[in-house]
Amino acid sequence: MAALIIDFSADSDAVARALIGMTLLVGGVGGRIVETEAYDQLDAASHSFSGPTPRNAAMFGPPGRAYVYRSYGIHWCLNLVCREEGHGAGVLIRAMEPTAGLEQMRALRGLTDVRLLCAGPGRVGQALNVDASFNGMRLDRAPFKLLAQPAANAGAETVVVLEGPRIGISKAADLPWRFGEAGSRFLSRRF
DNA sequence: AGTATGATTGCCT
DNA sequence: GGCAATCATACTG
Repeated sequence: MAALIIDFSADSDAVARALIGMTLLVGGVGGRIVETEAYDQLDAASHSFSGPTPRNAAMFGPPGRAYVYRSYGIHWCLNLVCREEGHGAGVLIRAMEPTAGLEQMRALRGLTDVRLLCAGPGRVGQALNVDASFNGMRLDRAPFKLLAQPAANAGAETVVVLEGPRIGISKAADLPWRFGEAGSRFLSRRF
């Protein structure tokens, strides 16, 4: 059984940074992760800040699993749980460079522009067909797949990671826990 | 039981 | 740039 290529027991900001450039597939559909955000229980902006609730239970579960929540009553957002069980940390997948299952993503998103398929957390959820049924699922088993390199390998060029303040939060807004690939055209916003 | 609030997106001016 | 869409969760009474 292949182990995950990332140690999810590390701090969420370290995991969020390490995930940039790695490939995430859900049911064979996905691409390179180009933008993430870290959250932690000791972080006023995190869903886990006020302790466990039915919604955020997955964040307090074992690391290396998915935490999926409904955003603004409309979108599904995908997080990867970090730290140890009971801690309440995770990484939000904010944007990806589509590399696999482009046509399915186009169909689910209802548009053709590759640049807009996964440029934002709600868009990632829709493009990868993620919903509440994925909450708490292990990342080392189907339908999830985490790879060190793109399926259609383009070479081992170094990934330059930018950091900045997180988007759309009101508390702890100064913390530089948003990470992204320098020069990527698939970010939800520029850094 | 009623109300306020988003880790967002897309369409409008 | 402004704002509506839409609903589970959290908070108030």
